[in-house]
Amino acid sequence: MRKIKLADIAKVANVSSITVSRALSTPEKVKPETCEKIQKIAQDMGYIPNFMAKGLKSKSKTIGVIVPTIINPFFASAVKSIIRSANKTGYNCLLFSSDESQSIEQNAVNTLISYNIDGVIIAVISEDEHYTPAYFSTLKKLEIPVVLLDRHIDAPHVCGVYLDNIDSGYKLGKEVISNNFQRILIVSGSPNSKVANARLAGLKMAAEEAGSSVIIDVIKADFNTELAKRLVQDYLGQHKPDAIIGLNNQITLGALEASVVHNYQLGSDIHFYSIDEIKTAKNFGISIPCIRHDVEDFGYHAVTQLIRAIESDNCDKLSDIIIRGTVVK
Amino acid sequence: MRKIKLADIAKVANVSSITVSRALSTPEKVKPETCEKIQKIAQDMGYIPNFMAKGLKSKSKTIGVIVPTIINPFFASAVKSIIRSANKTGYNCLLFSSDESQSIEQNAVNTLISYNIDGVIIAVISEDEHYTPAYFSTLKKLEIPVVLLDRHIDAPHVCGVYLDNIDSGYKLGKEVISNNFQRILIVSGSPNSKVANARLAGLKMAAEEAGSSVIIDVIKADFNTELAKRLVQDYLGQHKPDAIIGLNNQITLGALEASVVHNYQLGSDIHFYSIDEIKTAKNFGISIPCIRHDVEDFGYHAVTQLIRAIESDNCDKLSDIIIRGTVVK
DNA sequence: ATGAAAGCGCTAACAC
DNA sequence: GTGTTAGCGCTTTCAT
Repeated sequence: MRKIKLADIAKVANVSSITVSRALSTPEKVKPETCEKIQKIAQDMGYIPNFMAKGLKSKSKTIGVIVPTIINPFFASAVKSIIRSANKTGYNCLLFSSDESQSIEQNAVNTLISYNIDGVIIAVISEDEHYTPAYFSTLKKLEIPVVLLDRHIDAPHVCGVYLDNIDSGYKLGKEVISNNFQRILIVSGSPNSKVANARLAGLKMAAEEAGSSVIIDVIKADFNTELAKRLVQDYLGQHKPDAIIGLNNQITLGALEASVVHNYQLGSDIHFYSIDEIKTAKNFGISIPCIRHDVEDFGYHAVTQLIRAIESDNCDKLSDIIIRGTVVK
Repeated sequence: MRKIKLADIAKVANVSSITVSRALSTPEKVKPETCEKIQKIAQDMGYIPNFMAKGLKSKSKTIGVIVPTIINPFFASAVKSIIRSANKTGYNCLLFSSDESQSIEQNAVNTLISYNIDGVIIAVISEDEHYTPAYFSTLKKLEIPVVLLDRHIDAPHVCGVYLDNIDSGYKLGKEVISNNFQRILIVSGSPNSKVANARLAGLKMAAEEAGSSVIIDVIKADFNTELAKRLVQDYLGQHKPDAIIGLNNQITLGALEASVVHNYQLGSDIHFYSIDEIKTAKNFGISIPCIRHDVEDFGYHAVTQLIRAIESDNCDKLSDIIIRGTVVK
């Protein structure tokens, strides 16, 4: 069966399509009784609007979301809250995962533009401070507002919702230092990751402030589990730290596994600290004090910023939003 | 700036829009040199097609995907593989999460229909054997093919990709029984969940076959962590099992935590078995033998089935696909 | 091999 | 308060 369209309802109701259109989207412009009649008929006939036709003329009321991967619980939660906030405001989301690939990311942006999205929220693939993908200028030309998520890029007319990474590092540092450990290992992200470096800076700040005599070693890995695991395993062959700090959830998981390989008793021989919560830790009875970020909030702010930009047609007013984390023991 | 459209390219190339359309989508219908010229111009001008306009007349080359939640790694992986398979075949995916709510699920289907999707892949919210949501008849009327994911529904003209749950239960049962435990606790899903009951049946089959004298207790919880945790905690106040079998990943996580509360040493005082892998277990050095399903495969089959249905305009030919899991120690 | 015209379903602009 | 017309960008049909 073909889809019911406005004209079908119009015929039954003995009015024109435009009246039906108005009855369904701007009811105040139609005489109440006509309106009611039309709405009832639409309901009975099972009318479902056609966004393709609608979006061709007016705004699509759709925003695009691109994240590097939805397997990482951090992004999964962020996506969830973004979708929820957007739906509440009457927007739909098209979600893409870039699989950490630059070309897939570029394609995703093109596809979103193809769908006439009104705005985009992107957590870009690269941690690199100098990553400035080509699609930014395209989006700017088309006046499609962009809100960056978590990973910063230096582009004009782009705003973002970020975590206060220095603050996170600092807070976690304070927490760790208070324990009088002898030797602490910090496992960071890649050397030119802004996020990683800011977290590291915060940690060092806390350490210096404490003036403690603890030995602090730093390994630069990346924000994935595998490399962190390998490097920590090598490190543990030579040193015996009391505590390991992972600068994101994936790193911490890798460090945990490396310690298991070296027969450490997690949580007693060696203590773990993490930025980003590891939710399953408590299922295994391991306490991993961490910096938790309100991901619900994260998504909310991203959507709010974006929709302001869309509906005001003025990207310039937008400011960045920095979200602070809290220490969770 | 406005988006570049076919007509803009046409003007520059001194041809009509339709020729440009052909050069870009069916190049074999255009003289090679004209074609090449047009393609180059399109490239230079940064042309990005408008799916809204395209989808208005022809198929949208878009499929809808609805899962109960993307936070659960099982669905996150499935979604990832679905998107990947679909993209490879030239389809885009619109992803919705129903948040385990019937009304959100219904809305998601409507929204997808609004976007003129060519087909839908759904993991329905309910485990209940008798859940048959209203939108099925709508989709059928509109001749939009549906492929069910993981959770079965008895509806005509609907096919699905399922796990072989009896087989999973049986295989895991064999594995558990071989250990000569004294008392085993099975934590199942809700009493009228088909999936849970099939897994349970498989387990019992393995137990009976072995004729072992082990005591087997069964708790009916649901497929979430919280309830399982609470019920197992109560149970452990009265009994002391050597092994716990969780019938999905969330249940197993709950059972683990309950055991921690009761001061069991995970993996030595008490052993865990699970259907669905718990990837973080190895990071914590706990071995949880499980039934692993090839989720990559899962998504691949779902997409393949759906696209066959879409492109053959014949939903009747479709058959269900049952995927077997493998034991992973 | 190329083009002209019509139409997909909806709504903004302009009547009445 | 309601209707007519035209057009969004693309493709299908029918001509050349």
